[in-house]
Amino acid sequence: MLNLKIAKVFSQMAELYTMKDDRFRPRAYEKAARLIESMEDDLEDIYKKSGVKGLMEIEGIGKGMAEHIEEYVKTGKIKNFEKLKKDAPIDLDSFSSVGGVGPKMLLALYKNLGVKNISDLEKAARAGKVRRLPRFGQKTEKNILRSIALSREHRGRFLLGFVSPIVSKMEKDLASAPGVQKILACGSFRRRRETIGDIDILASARDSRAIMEYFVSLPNVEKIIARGETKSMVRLDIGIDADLRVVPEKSFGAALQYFTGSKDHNIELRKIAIKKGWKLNEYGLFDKNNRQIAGRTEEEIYKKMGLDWMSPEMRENRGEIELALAHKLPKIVEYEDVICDLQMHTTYSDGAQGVEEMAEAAKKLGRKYIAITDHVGHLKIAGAMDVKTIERQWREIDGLNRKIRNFRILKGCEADINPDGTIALEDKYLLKFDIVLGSIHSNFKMSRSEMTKRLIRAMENPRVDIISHPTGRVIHKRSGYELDMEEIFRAAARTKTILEINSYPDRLDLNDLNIRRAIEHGVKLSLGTDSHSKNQLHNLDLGIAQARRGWAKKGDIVNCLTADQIVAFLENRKRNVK
DNA sequence: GCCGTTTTCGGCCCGACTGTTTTCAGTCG
Repeated sequence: MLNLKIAKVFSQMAELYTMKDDRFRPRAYEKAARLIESMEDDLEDIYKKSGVKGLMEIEGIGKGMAEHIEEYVKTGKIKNFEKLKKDAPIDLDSFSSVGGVGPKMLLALYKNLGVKNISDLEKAARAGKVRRLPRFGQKTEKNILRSIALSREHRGRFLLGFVSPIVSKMEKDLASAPGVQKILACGSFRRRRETIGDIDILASARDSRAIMEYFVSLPNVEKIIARGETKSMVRLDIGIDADLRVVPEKSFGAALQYFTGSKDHNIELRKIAIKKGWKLNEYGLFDKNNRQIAGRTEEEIYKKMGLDWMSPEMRENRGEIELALAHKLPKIVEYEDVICDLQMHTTYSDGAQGVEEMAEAAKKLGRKYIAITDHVGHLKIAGAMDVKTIERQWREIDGLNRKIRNFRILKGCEADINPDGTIALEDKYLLKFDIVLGSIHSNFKMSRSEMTKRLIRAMENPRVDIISHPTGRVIHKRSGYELDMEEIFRAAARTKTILEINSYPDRLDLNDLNIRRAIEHGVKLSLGTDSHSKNQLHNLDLGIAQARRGWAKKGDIVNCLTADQIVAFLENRKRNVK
């Protein structure tokens, strides 16, 4: 699948054109990059089937970019891109995770200090050279160093949402390899951690050599790092390492348990085994005579040791083992319990598709209802709706609700929370929405107490039903606003304000730990994909996974209510909050 | 470079914030 590579090239071309002070190409390239990134269809397939013409039918792709894609499919390169890079030979890839440093700054740093990559920049900043450049200063230098440190923390880890389709495809491909009996990706991927360090795939097969051969020659393998009979390791073209382990079928469950982890969870399990005089490893559970007493399935391993089986998402040694021993594990929410998506955008603000198209796409994914939540307030770049536009959208939604069967569209909005905690739309309009999300999109750098106060004031407004992406963190990019989360949870419980689990791949906000704390405070949670195109609606699963990692039960998640129930629930909470 | 119910040229959603300056460039959403 070339899409991701081409998206990356286009996105870098946007930056390179920005360096050249081009006013409009950056926008065109960036838009195309974002679109391609979230496209389901393979550009190469489209090109091979219907050529440049077919590519040009894609929104945002014209003649120029279609020809770039053709060139890339044929030669693996784009001449224009190579030419642009010559003028600014900067490792843009490495800087993509450093927030606050954009193309213009990079160009200045390159021209004046010869900075080409992160370590160059770090050296220059540490040496105090950055602050001496025109329009740079001490604070900028400090901010740069802080951004670099943040990006380092996450170095080598990939977003779950980014890796997920690649792993699924590998699982599918490997399942068709000769002699394969079972195949499953384990590790942090199976536990659905928000970021993944490397991909661990486990197989049982009649002939391990055949599947190994198949594995190392997959098309997305860039380099073979290690290659053996039961274990191989490769570097994939996207830069992540993937392991394949092959075990006999009678050990598959034990290996699955072992390679799923987490490490801390496994250590605790092994301690329990030792206490019983047994031994637990990736080949099975063994008694003192070294006889295998379990190993074929994961369930029998846990059962033999006196524990209930638990979902991989819970295996972080955060108390789950004690509960499993006491047979008191919570029944966490299932993927199919979640029947709606409570945040998405349309062409009414900054989305790519209209209301009807989003609704049809969501319905196709099995959602029973959705909330359309376009921006209202100050965020003009995001196309915030004015009152007239809001009314036009409501009329369209009313029409669609009559037209689309067995489905419902709720009228929602995502309203800006002003610095003082008031909402950027008058109450009389907020009242008419079925559902109102409040979000912080400006003044990120307030003090902890001010920011906490700001959010609490927003929650105290009974017209605000949900706080969207409550902490504002963006994975690999920036840490969230300064907030006293305990106070936020207490206020959410008191005001019956719902907190969102934003399911956008690099947000996942609240995260797993905050979800668990919120639930302990009795706070209700909502799930929204924050989709800006219909190809992002599937991200709901990422949010559900985090909910499961936070031990959320069906009753904690308002998305498990029916449309009628949620409308009643929201009405009721407004009445009960002063 | 894209797009078109202002259609093949001439538009292209911009405002706040930060840090640098003393009027504004760069970044972000």
